[in-house]
Amino acid sequence: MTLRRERPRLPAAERRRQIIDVTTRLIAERGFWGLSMQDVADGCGLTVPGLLHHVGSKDGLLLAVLDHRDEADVRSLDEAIGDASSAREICAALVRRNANQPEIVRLFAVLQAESLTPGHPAHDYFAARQQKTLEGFARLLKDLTPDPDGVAVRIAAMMDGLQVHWLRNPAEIDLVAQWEAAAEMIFRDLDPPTGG
Amino acid sequence: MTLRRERPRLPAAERRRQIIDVTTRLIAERGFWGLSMQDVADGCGLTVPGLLHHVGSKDGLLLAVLDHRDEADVRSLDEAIGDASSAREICAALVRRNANQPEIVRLFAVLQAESLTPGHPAHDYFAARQQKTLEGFARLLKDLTPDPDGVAVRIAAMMDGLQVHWLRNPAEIDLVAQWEAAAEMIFRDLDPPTGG
DNA sequence: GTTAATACCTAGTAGGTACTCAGTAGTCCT
DNA sequence: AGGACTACTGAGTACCTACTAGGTATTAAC
Repeated sequence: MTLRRERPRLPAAERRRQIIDVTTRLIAERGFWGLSMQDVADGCGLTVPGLLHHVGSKDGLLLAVLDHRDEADVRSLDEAIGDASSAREICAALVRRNANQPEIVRLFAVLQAESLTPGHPAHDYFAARQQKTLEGFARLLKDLTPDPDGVAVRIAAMMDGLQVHWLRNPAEIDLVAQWEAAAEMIFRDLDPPTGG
Repeated sequence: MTLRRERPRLPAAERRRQIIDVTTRLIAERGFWGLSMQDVADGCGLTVPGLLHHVGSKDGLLLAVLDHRDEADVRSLDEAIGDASSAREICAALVRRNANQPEIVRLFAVLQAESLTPGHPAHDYFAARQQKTLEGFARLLKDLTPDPDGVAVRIAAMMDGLQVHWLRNPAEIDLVAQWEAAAEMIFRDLDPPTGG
C-alpha cells in the first residue's frame, strides 16, 4: 500500500542525473549560496545523507552540475560549428539554442554574477569559461576585423546582457529577434557578404 | 582603558549610513542569500540586535540599501542629462560613472541576477528598475530610430554585459573604451552628425 | 539635576546548515 | 539460494540563521 513504491532506489547514474537536474533548477532560482542540500534531497525524493552519498559535499554537487553542463555545451558547440559556416551563423545558433533552455541560461546568469567574488566555489570555473569563450569568438573573428579580441568581448557582453533582460521579461523581449538586430550592427562591417 | 571608546554610539543617521555601506560591500561579494546579519553587524562593530534596531529585519536592510542607491542614481542621472546633450553622451556619462564605482556595479550585477526569481525580496524592485531604465532610453531615442524600444534593450544589454565582463577581468577589459566602441556601432546610423 | 528618548547589549528561541556514523534493504552475480 | 555490493536511511553533531524580550547606559532637553 505504500504509494511511493514507484520510486524505489535508482542506479547511480540515473540518480545522479536526477540530482543534477533538480540542482540546476534550484540554483537557477536561488543561486548557490541560497541552495540547501535539504531542498535538493527533497526534490529527488531522498534524504540528505542519501544525496551526499552521491555527491560527497555541497561543493561536489556544484561541480557535478558544472561538469555536466560543460559536456553538453561542448557537444552543442561542435554541432553549431559543424552546421554553420560563418561566425555570425554560429552566434545565431548559440542564441537560438539558449532561447530554448531558459532554465540553464538562468543557472549560468545567476552563477556568473554570484561567482564574481574570488571565494565562490565556481569562481575559477567561470573565469576559465569566460576566457575560453572570448578566445573562441576571437578565433572566429580573426580574419574579419583588426580587433578580434575587442569584438569578441562585445559579442559576449551583448549575448549575456540580452539573456538577462529576456529572462526577466520573456513576454516582451524576443531573444532571437533582439540578437538578430544586434548581430546586424555588430557584423555589418565585418561579415563580407560572401554568404549570399 | 577600553580601547573601543573611539567608536561609542553613533547618531541614527550616521550609523544607518555605515550599515548601508557595509551591506553594499557584503552583498556585492556574496549576494543577498549569502548575506548574514552577523557579518553586517561585525562589519559595523555592533551586535546583531543592535543592527536590527536600525533596520528591523533582513529584508528591511536590503530595502534600505536599494532606497539609498536609488536616490544616488536619480541624482547622478540628472547630472548626466544636464551636462550632456545627446543620448550617446548620456550613455557615455553613465558608463564613465560606473567605471569609477565597481563595488556598486557589482552589487547591482549580483542582485539583478539573484532577483530574477519571483520570490526574491528585490524582485519587484529590479523589475520596475529595468522597465524604468528601458523607458528612459527609449524616450531619448524616439526621434533617432523607428524602433526606440528595441534599441533601448540593446543598449541596456550591452552596458550590463560589458560591466559583468569588466568586473571579472578589470585588468584586461577597459569598460569605457569597450563602451565607446560599442556606442560607435549602436549609434552609427542613429545619431545624426548634428553634434559636430 | 532630573526626565525623557534612544542607541545598544545580554540572553534566549526556534529552526536551519552541512555533514558523519553505523546500519538496513534492495539488486546483481554466481 | 547465498554472498557481495551499494543505494539509501535514522539518528546525531556542532554550528549558524533571523529574530525577540527586556534591560542598560549614554545622550539631549529643560
